[in-house]
Order: sequence, then C-alpha cells, then structure tokens
Amino acid sequence: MSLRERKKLAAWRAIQSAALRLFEERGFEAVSVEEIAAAADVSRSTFFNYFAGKEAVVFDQDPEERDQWRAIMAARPADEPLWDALTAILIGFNERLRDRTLTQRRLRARSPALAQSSLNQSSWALVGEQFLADLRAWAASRTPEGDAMATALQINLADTAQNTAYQTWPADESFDDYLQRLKTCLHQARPDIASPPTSATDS
Amino acid sequence: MSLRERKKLAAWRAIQSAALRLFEERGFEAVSVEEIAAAADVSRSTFFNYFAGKEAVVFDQDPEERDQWRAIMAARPADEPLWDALTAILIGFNERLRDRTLTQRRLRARSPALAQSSLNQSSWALVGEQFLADLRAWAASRTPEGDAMATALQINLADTAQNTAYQTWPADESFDDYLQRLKTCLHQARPDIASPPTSATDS
DNA sequence: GTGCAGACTTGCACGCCGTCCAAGTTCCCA
DNA sequence: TGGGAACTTGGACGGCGTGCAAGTCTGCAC
Repeated sequence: MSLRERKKLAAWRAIQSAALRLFEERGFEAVSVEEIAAAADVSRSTFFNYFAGKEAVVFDQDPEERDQWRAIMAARPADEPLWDALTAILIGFNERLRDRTLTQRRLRARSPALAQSSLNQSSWALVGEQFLADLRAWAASRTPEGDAMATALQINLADTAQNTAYQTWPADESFDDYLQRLKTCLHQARPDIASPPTSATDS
Repeated sequence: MSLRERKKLAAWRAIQSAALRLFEERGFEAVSVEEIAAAADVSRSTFFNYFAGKEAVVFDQDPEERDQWRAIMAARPADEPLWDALTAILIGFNERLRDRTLTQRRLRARSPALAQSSLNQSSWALVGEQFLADLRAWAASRTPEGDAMATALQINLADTAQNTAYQTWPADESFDDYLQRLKTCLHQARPDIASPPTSATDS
C-alpha cells in the first residue's frame, strides 16, 4: 500500500470521524461542511473530494470495509436463490455494523429536535446509495438474462424490508430486537415469484 | 367556495403549470425557483408558501384531486385485506394519472442529460411524499392495534413495487405496458403475512 | 539524486435553495 | 365600516454543491 493510498485512507477516516463526532455533539443540521473540514484539518474543497455531500459522510463505508463487503457478496454461490442471498447479506451486514447502526439511530433521534424537516424528508435509511449500488452491480452480474425487473424488484424489496425494520424500531427496544424485526420483515417481504397472476386480464 | 379559496387554488395551479411548462422546455435543474415564480406572476416567497420545495411541484397533487383520492381511500371496506386495498388504490391511481405519469417520465428522461446527479440521487419515484403521507394516515386509521410494523411494511412494499415498475419501464414501452409491469410487481410483492419464520434462530 | 507527469489540495467565486422576518396588501366578518 | 386574520412581498442570510486555476506532494524513470 503506497504512501499515497495510506494518506488517502487516513484523510477519509479523519473527515468521517470528525464529522460523526460533531454530529453527535450538535446534531446533523447544526454542523456545516466548513466545520467538519476544519475539524479534520482539511479544506472544504477536499471534503467534497471524498464525499459526494454532507449525507454521504453518514452512509458511505470505510473503503476497506467496502471491499470486504463486495467480496462477501461475490462469494455467494451462483445458484443460490437471489432472495436467500439478499437476506443473508443484509442480516450479516446489520449484525456486523452494530455500532454504526446505533450511531445513526442516535443521530436520527436527535436531529428532528433541531429541524424536523430536512432529515425526515430524505427519509433516512440505513444502507445508503453506495451500498445499494454495490448490491445492484453484484446482482446484475449474476442475473441470467432478460428479467432485470425481477432482480430490481427483489433488491428494492429487501431494501424496503430493511428500512421498515429500521423505521419502526421503537426507542425503547434493543439492537437485538431490531435484528428480530429485520428478520421478520425480510421473511414477510419474500417475493412470490412463481405463482401466476390470477386472472390478470380483467379490468 | 370563497374568493380567497378560489384565488389560492388559482395560484397553486398557476405556479404548478408554469413550472411544468418550464421543466419540459429546459429540464428540471435548469429552471430556478425564481424563474418559476416570475412565470407564474408571483414572488419567490409565495412559491414556498405553496410548495415545500422545488421537487414538490412535480409530485404534489392538485388540492381538489387530493381530496378525491382521500375519499377513494376512505371508501374502501374496512374488512378488506390491506394489501388488496393498496393494490386497488395504486392501480387506480396510475390508471387515472396517465398524463401526469407521462409528463414525469419525460422530465426524468430529459434531466439526466443536463445533470445526471441531482435527479437520480433523489431517486425519482412517482407518488411523492404527500400521497404516501395520506396513504399512511388512512392505513393507520384502519389498523387494528399493535401491529404498526406490518402496516408500515405493506405500504412500503406497495410503494416499492410501484417504484420498481416505474424505474424498469423502458423508453420504448407504452403506458399500458407500464401498467402491466405495475400489476406484476404488485402481485409478486404481496407479503407473506401468515407463514411462521421457518427456524428463525439460526444465523 | 533529479526531474517530470499526474494526483491531490487549496482558496475563491458563483448560483441556487430554503428559511426568516417585517412591512404591506387583500379578504372575511361582525 | 372597521378591525383582524390570511396572504403576499422583498430583502437578507446561511449553507450546499460546483467549477476552476494555482499550488503542493508523490511515484517513477532515468
């Protein structure tokens, strides 16, 4: 790993940890990008070299972890049903990212107090666009042929199950309760691929 | 209907139609709120009195239509399974809002040319937060008791089915093809409420 | 080592969004 | 007819995200 790469990773982590610290202290909207950059000893411009926006700093994964997750996805057997793979990946993801999840939850609980709108509006999920993009790329690479829709649907459903579990997680429940919710949602959201649309031609 | 209410409705429609016209001419990002306000003969401040933001002008429904939709939702029999009601509502919604849907699709197709990011990032759906809020309120009012999660899940799943149909709708397919996609997605996304989680304790 | 090419950082300026507020105008109603 | 409520307006502000040109640092080849 070259010096350049090490520096880059260090900068990424400096920015992210500074940002999360400030967010926890003051809430998401009350911290500006300038302050994050200053706290990370970096210019505002550099911040945008590393993150696509202020929200990305909450959702993007550490580059090393991200590679690991891509490997985990790639390691799934090719003949495994997509939904089973998605379920396993998401549950594993949540189990291993316990701390990250709890941090996000604390942020989410604190931020509405400062400004209801801007956070709820972007309807905070857990995984972020980056992880979803990786998931989609992985799924596309193992999708046989013309049924892109079924694949897209399953990924979106899995994401929705995850979001629902997260959104309905009450403040007084533990992380393990949340995992239980997640499993329930994933189980109930399993799509019904096989059965034909009963009398699809009416109306 | 008082003069005040009529004026208000007229202003709403003036702003929305001016905005949609400009969006179609130049693309979403290339039009500023100032220009919309000017085209509607209204101040920038007034624009924000009517719409929560620039995107809302694409998604929010005409107040009169909105009332109609709330009535349609309220008219569903109370003992109908939630999923059946959601399916019927969404299909009806899409069938009746053919023009709106086609307009949105044209906007969506044109905008990436100008700036890939800002539209795709907010991952354009069709229904918008307002309609979803109405749906949630309606569903909450007919949800028996403690199982708020199952209700939230079903609404989110239905929304996801709709979004998937919309996202995967290719440029060369007709609106009726889209409706067919929608029905397929809704059918496949039907949640599996009954069955118990088969051996939920292993990881 | 030296020097060069490319990668990365920095400061600065810009346009725009969304919020706030204080002052003005219009409508409803008693 | 008057007073109060609803609505509009302009102006100012902070903040986000982008673009660019100039500077600095790293890897590499000689």
